[in-house]
Amino acid sequence: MAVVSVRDVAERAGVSVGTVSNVMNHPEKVSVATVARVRSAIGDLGFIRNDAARQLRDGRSKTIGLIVLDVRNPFFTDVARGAEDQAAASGLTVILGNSDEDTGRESTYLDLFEQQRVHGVLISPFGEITARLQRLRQRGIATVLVDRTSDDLSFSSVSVDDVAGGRLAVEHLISQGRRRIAYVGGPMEIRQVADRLEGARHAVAVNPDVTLEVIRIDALSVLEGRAAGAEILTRLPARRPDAIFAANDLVAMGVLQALMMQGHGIEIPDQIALIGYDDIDFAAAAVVPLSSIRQPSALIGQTAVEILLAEAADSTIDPRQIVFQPELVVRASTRR
Amino acid sequence: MAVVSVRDVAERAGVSVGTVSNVMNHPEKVSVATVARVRSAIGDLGFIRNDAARQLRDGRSKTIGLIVLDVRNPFFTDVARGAEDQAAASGLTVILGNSDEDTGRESTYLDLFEQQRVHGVLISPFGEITARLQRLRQRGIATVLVDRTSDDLSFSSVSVDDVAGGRLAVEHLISQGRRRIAYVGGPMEIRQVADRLEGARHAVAVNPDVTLEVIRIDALSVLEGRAAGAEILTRLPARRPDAIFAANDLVAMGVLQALMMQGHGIEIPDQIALIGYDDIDFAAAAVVPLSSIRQPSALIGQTAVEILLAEAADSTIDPRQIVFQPELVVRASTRR
DNA sequence: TAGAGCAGTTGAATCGTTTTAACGCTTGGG
DNA sequence: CCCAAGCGTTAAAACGATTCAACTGCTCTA
Repeated sequence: MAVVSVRDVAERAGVSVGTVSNVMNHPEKVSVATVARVRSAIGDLGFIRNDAARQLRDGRSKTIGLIVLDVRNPFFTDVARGAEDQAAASGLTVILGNSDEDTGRESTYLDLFEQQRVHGVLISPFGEITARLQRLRQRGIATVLVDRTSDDLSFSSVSVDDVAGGRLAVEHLISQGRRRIAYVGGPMEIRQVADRLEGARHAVAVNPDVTLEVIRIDALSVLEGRAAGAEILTRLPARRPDAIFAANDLVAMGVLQALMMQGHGIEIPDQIALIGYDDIDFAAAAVVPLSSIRQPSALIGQTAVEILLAEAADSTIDPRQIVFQPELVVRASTRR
Repeated sequence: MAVVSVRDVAERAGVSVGTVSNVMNHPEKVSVATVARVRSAIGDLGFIRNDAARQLRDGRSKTIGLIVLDVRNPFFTDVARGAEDQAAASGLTVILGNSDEDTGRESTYLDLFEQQRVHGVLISPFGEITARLQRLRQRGIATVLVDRTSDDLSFSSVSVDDVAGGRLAVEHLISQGRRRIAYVGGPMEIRQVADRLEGARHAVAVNPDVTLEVIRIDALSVLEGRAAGAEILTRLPARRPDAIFAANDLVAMGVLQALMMQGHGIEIPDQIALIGYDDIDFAAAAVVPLSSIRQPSALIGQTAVEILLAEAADSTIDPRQIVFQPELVVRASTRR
């Protein structure tokens, strides 16, 4: 069982361990001949440096912890992807924790990250944890809030304006001549769900002849969306909405499937227009390509990492609150 | 910047550092009074132990590395979930690497895992890397192959019989009275794609009046599936297959969408039956619920971790090759 | 009452890397 | 000719948790 350390490399190359370390981390300080000799010793022995020892010395790891509310939501995996790319540019890795909207799990991940002395933490917070985060910061671990503006302005945050997104969606439906609009979403405890509805209300408020109905569901899933769609189908045609705004694309896909069930013959968008939220990859590939509200998800992840690294390097830096604007993407499901 | 170490805890509790360590790792060796005193000191100071130091001493980390071919494929995320659950039961964490069927990325992750001195490696291998894995093992890092039987029988492996799965799918279609079957899949370099086709051929071989056509696509995606479906639509009805076996559910979803496009009026399953592979969550929620071949994905991950841990604990143990059998799931898309 | 046995505790050594102060040597300027 | 500066290198001191042999007080037994 050959376990190779810098000591072995040093011996074989006939130098000291410090020099081996310098070859790996500051090659400009070492003569070219020595570099070559050490490098070949490394190759011969198949030396791979021990991260644990490195981190121990360093005080912090080369890892960023990211805690999201739901890994199943493509929005968050896209955020994660953006964060990973940006982190990789600085030689860092991202580890992903899924809180599943559970305070216990969230706390467990924070413990884990603290044990690992991560370089920094990105979190889409669920519970009331500013106190916990403040302690983290005292310990020298930078923190940036993701997809949530902070109540405590001493934390940096990167988020998207969901109220604006809701308004955007409904203004679009109204501009297409729709008058009886239904919002399908829930549970209202999820801030995004509530904010998007609020935005929808803003849009309706300035158009007296437009009505907004709220169809509540229990989760943002395809199945819940289908149930909502099925309920609409049971109504007399005159009582059906002429446009539906779904709280996210998964819900919209469900509604779409229900409405298009063979034998009902509801035409989309002719009889009912449909718009979703998030613009996940699948939206464009749906039976009827889905209009949606796009969030710059990867950019959110990237930006969050940028800010995090800046704060990790210099803790005296001022916190920043960044709010991105969502964007309307029009496809066949709302285009007459 | 309060950085708390076991030294600080020891001082506050009035004991030695060794005792603090024992309280955390072998509390039965310490008197109850001392345990209580140390525990409260830990709480007061908010001590969280440094994983790096722990690992350095230990020689290996409490992490298992998992390398998959494609994180976008729900099959692999399910495998990962199974692995995570099983690992958690032993206090271990899983970190996920995505090789994206790229030798370079695969190798980079192996380096990373070796740097981290992971407890073990689970890998769905892409390139020819048995030599690399053998070195890993020499270094004392156990390895188990996932979703692939090993050429080298000295490695344990956990896989599913894809040939049997292909046969199962096509036998089902034949039993439903189908005679002109099309297999939609590709690229053939992916072993699973080729194996499933081979299984399909077996099923057809014993039924002289059944024909099997192969429609090749460039990737296992929804879009490629739609393209294949669109091609079928351009044919004269008499030249269309009466059943389609898609290499995976994403492809099947695409085919489904293309065939059901409004205005064509192809009835599924009446005119064309359709079966997929993997039984992803979305299959049951499709416009026409999709028949599929289910693989025990979470179980694969669980089993792989079990074997891995056994080998990590005792390297003299005999390697095991485990092959699971897939299962037919019949839904509306093939039921007349 | 000496000695064994035991539970509880200690302190030093250890893991592998990085960093820093110090070293010897050469070179160029004054 | 001396000194300062620079270069390449080294040895030793960290980092923080764990372990293990050694040690302390005890009690129990012969």
